[in-house]
Amino acid sequence: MAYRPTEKTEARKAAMKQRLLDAALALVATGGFNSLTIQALAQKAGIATGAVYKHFESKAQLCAQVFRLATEKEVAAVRATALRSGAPATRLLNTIDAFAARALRGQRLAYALIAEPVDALVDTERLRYRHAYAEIFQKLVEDGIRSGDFPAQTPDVSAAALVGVIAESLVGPLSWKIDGQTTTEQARLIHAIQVFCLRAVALQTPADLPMPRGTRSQRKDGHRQAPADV
Amino acid sequence: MAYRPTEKTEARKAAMKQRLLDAALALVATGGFNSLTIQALAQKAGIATGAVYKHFESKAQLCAQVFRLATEKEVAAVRATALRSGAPATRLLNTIDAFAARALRGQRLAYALIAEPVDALVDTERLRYRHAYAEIFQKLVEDGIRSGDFPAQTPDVSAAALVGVIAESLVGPLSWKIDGQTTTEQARLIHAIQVFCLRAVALQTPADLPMPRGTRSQRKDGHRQAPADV
Amino acid sequence: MAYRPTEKTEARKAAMKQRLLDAALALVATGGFNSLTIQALAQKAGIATGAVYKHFESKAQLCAQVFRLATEKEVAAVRATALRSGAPATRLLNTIDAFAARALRGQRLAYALIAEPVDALVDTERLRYRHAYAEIFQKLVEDGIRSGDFPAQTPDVSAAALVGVIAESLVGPLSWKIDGQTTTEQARLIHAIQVFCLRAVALQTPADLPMPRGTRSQRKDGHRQAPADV
Amino acid sequence: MAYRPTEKTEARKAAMKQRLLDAALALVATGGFNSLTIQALAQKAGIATGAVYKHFESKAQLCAQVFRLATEKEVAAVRATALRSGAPATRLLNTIDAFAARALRGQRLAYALIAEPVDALVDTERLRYRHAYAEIFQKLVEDGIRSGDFPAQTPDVSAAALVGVIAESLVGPLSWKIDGQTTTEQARLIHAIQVFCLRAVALQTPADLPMPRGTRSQRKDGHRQAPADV
DNA sequence: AATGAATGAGCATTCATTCAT
DNA sequence: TATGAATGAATGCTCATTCAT
Repeated sequence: MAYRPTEKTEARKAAMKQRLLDAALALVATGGFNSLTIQALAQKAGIATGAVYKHFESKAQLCAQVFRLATEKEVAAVRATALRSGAPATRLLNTIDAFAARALRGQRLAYALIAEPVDALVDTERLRYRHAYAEIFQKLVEDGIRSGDFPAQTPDVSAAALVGVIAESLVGPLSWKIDGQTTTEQARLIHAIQVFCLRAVALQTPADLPMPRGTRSQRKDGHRQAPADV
Repeated sequence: MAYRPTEKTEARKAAMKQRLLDAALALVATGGFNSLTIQALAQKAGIATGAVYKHFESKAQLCAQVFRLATEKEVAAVRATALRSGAPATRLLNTIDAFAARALRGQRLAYALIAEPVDALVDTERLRYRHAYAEIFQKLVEDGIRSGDFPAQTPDVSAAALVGVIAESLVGPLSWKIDGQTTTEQARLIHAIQVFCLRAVALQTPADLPMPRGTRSQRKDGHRQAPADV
Repeated sequence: MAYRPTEKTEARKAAMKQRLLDAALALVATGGFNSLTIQALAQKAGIATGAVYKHFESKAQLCAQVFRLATEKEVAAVRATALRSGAPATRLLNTIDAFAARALRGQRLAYALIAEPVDALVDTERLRYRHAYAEIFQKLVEDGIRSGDFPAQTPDVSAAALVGVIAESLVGPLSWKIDGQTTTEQARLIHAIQVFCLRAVALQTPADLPMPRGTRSQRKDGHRQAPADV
Repeated sequence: MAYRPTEKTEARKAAMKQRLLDAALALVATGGFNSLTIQALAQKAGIATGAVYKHFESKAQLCAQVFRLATEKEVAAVRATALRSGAPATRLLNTIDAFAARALRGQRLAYALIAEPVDALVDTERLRYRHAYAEIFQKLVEDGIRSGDFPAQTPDVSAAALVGVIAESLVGPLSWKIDGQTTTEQARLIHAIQVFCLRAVALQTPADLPMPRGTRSQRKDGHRQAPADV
């Protein structure tokens, strides 16, 4: 009788692929994509190096799938939160909360995904670099608060946020088509960023805005709730 | 008689180190950190490979210093702008402008510094990942504008900005000490981020804010809206 | 009761072996022996990789049998032509015709059989090498025609033919026992080759030879000269 | 004082390259191009694997250079012989002699160059294949001699020569442009081959042709001279 | 008997680092 | 001191062969 690939076989194959992806994810979370080598992966999964290629066509493809795996679940969860009905402001607050909660778990992996570690020393420098920018903005924000131009806020968070806004807007997907952009288009982009930042930092908060305080009642798990006053 | 390094010798050595750093920077700007090899660097600087090790203990150290060099100039320039006198809001606008202008020049370098490319496929995934988040927020912002809860704004820029705010605040230097953070501290951080975002996106702009012109007009389609001139 | 292979089983096995050989042949014809892998073969034949080893002891043995299969059909066809009755000269002409017709169909396979490609660059060199020899002989032949020592002929074909005569005679099966050959025997071989070549190239064609028409007319430029019809 | 690459260094580098080429040639002569691996080569030459790449850009390039090296000297020597003054027939004989003498030395290498060994078993088959064709022609030639249609000659040599003529003409450099050939062009080629073969095999030798006998006096080394009669 | 997943040695190639000159 | 050839471990990937199912 001819051999028939049983469901069991299929299932085992899928299980092995999952095991490989998990092992790969663990490696990336620990040491970044640089430490994800085929032999290390095979060893961690307890199989031969060649067997890896039964599941992934190439290392590049493996990396991409690892990235996507790590990513997809997060995005889906955040999206689900964003789509729940409610006032836009409330939804925004909840979405940020969901995003943040997930990112804070698995710090190291999030970092590997957002900013690939090249090398421990360079990582240190990268942090220093971002921090240097943050300090500039922190000083600015503090000046504004002191002079009464800006409302009360947490200056270090605002500063980091400003750095994030600008970096993401400029090197993120939005501006990836930048080669083809005219100077006018670039100017428009910068202008929009400026407006965003200025509003975030400089507007006086009116009393009727649904500030995070109101978010609490909607959540089940209860944790990670912020105090009203900053 | 004992040998003492003369000033001339010292100066020459410093000059060579600078030359090496410049060459390294050029390599990174062209092909990312992956293309920075000791032999390529030595050749570009016109010295022997072995001589590189007279100036840097290891490649890791070299990378770190290259990163710092690339970074320091940028930060210094931006800081100078930030410190110029004026109203805080104006200073903020100018600072963002300076930051953006420098980042847009030398795209490649900026990208290498903020998120080192690992592999073309992973890069694609990374963009997809960021874009997926951005889309979530864009939908939210558009909903808010349509319902009248949020003021007119450029939804795609706001969305990217929100992603940047959160990512930077959570995986950036601010939260690097997170291991030692209590749950309360984390909650406080998230709360501050929420406030920042909500203000940027949801507040109605009062007439007296020193906004760039053209931001306030009513738009239906919700897309990229630019001021007449910046 | 003991198991005895039935005729049906035997026949099925033989059929499968044939199918494997055909599939292997197709692979070789398409991409040379390099592209004949057990895995690819099994897939093309629609069986499991392991099953291949029920029919062939090793890959080497498989290759040998593939070669023989490819070869045997060709040889048989040519032999049939050669054995048909008629004047020897006519038979020779017909045999060459049959040989050539088969070789020109299926170029790729013929090449794989006669000179397996190792690598594109080496292939180029191999052609250059053969061409270098051919050029030497072409010059010689042209000189002979010009001086009237040699009859009219197609110099480039004669040249290639001379290279073929010598190469085949010396590295072909004839001389494979060469290790045991005495100097005298070698000398005899070379002498016979010389006679063969000289006759082909230098003799004036008498009128009564059953040559294909059009060969005898005088040409000045010495290049590719064709009969009106073959 | 600055380091200057001395002539000695240069010479050593050239010497090492030569040593590598020699080692590579030895490997190819022993086991064909398949047995020429970078690590085997490095080991044979007594250097590290990486060092090979100081002399050759890639393995493909190395193979090509090995091939050319093996080849160039041979061709040059043969060409020199061909260009010496004399009657064309005499020159042809001498050239064949030179060619043959060189090919018979270094049998194994010559075989590797002309027909790359894929595998020992396939090699055996290849010989069998060529021999099968040779047998066909040998029968033909013998028939012709017996019937008086063909003059006296060495049938096995003639047969091998005929195989060589056809194979070389059809898969050699001459017909490499075959893809673009019209049927007419192919017919012309076949016709030319037929003429060549028929003349070589079927013509009655006139008494005044300078047969190899007369070649002997011109040669210094004296060996490899053939008897007049076959 | 048939299957095809698994094996693991082997390959070409790169590059941080060392050290004789 | 400067040099750059040499090192050799490491990497991604292939494939003949085996063997539990």
